[in-house]
Amino acid sequence: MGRSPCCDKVGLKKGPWTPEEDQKLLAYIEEHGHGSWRALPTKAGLQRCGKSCRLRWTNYLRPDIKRGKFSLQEEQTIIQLHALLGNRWSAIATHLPKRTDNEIKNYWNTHLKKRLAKMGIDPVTHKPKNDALLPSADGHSKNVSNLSHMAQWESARLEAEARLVRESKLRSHSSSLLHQLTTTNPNTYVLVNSSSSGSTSAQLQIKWPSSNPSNNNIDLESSTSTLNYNSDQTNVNNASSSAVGSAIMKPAMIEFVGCSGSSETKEECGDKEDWKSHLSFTSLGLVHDHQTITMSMDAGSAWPTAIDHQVGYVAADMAAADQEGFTNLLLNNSDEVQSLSDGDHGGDSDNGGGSGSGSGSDYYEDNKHYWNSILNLVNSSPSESPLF
DNA sequence: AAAAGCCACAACCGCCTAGCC
DNA sequence: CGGCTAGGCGGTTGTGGCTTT
Repeated sequence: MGRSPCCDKVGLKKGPWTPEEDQKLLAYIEEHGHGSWRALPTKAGLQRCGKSCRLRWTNYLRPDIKRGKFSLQEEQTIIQLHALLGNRWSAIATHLPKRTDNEIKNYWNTHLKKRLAKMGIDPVTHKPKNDALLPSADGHSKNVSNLSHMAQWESARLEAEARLVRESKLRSHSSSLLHQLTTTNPNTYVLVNSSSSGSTSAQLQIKWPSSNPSNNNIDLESSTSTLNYNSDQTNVNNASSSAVGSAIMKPAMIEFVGCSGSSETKEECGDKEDWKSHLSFTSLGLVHDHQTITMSMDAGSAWPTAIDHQVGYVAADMAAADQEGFTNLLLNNSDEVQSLSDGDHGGDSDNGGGSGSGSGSDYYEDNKHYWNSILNLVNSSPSESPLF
């Protein structure tokens, strides 16, 4: 693909913009709109390339840009979305009105990344750097690993969703059918999160409408309600019924989109890596609330064929109500986080993990709330978002 | 007071993709 | 179908201001 000649042209100015140049650009765009950026500099009397003009406009001159210090809420949003999306600044920026991707990127690189690193949190994985020191014999480390992998899976899910948006334009019939299904049938549930790669387990999340009043506070990520797949549990029915206990059971419709058909098997979608990325989901905007259902699935197990054919039993995970979990620790109380990393978990109840359990449990609870808050953030994201 | 180091942010660079011809 | 361009995006750099020595 050809690359823009852009500012390589002789005679074009580079470097910081002067107030006069800003004024010319502003005046021109206010009067004519930007139109073709390539043609704009000449018309506006600027010795700049179109790309430079576009960047100056989008990152600085645009009237709907909010400048100045980031609020605590904005910081929290950035951290949560970065945990989920990585360095996809434009996607993050869609959730921060009036902030540009460039501004967010700079703020991350100069403030937030360093702050997390200073606290012993890996700014890439959003995990405490000394994870390996945490207890493993009780299985908590495995759960923590699962949770952290959710970010990778969520990323894959988002890519799949973006693909779905494109595909949906070509598949208006099926999309409208699904829309009708999810907006008219309160017992229809939509798969929203897929499972992890390269790990010993994986998680599936399913959303359902909030109209069921009896679903509150059921935590399927707890040790008693996590839904596990293994070679003995090859379908959703078996997995859920063996694990849910007192959780309320509801029939669910799960649709896989993205392999060429909804009933394809794992093999038809390729290997594990492939089928992970091929999982695609209905728009979150169709779901009435951000209640989630979580199941975990052993990545080494047989493909859960029952999922392909939609009906299984699932249960709700409503545990993410506490929005002031791990992230707020990161934002507000570095001492507590340091204590957490050191294995000294004497933080107060505000961290969402103040159940009085042991240190490993506290850590697990904090981490779980951290990721839950991220997922809730995503689930509550505007449906018009290009990603969600 | 001056030099060195650090920090924050604007701007640029280079790659990618969609769309047009 | 392939070439070309515009626009978008993320990574990186340049520079001015501030702080420290």
